[in-house]
Amino acid sequence: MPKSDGECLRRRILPASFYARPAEAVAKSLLGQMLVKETAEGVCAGRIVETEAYLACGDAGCHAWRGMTARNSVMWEAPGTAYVYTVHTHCLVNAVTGAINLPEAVLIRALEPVLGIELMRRRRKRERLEDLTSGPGKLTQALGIDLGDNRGRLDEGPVFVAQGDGGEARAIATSTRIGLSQGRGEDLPLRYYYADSDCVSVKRKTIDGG
DNA sequence: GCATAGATGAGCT
DNA sequence: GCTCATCTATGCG
Repeated sequence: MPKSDGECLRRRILPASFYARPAEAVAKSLLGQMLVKETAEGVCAGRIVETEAYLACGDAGCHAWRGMTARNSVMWEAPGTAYVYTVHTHCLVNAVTGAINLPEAVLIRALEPVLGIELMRRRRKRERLEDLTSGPGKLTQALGIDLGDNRGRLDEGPVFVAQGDGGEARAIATSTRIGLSQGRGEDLPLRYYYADSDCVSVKRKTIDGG
């Protein structure tokens, strides 16, 4: 891929105002946009095809539910801030949404690889496109996103979100969120994804759409 | 192809 | 110690 592709993406970075809306709205709007990471090894990017919203109010699955800790304090910062943390030895990347002092965020769960695919293959040690970024832990490994990206600005980089191709309108399906235990808001319909994508992490559990 | 168990380590109580 | 916003290999068909 010519390096001009990376520059093209940078010119289409979404502004901080994109994130200054309710988490559900941002979660749906992020579908089809491009998640990008620039490293010394090269630029990797993928089209976002799966997200989950975590709400400031009434959501026991949200990390902010039990109050501020050293790990989750970034959720109270400005919309457009990256919240990266580890679970089960994997890094997960979120976009802080809403407003300052309103702890809500959108988890980016899956991408369709677009740019830097060979680099992603090396990092993942997998060949098939569907195995590179079809899960929240997989996509951070493929793009090289780690704890060093926590508190970064998604409207500046090196991790950023750029406007997608916007081509065909794809149907958005909704489901309950993945991996939450009982009593943690596991019944809330806050997961959004493109049902026609081969790179979505989990295809069962669909509530509507299709 | 799908369901299940085990690995694995940081954060929190 | 226990809890995870997970991934992979495996066992079965």
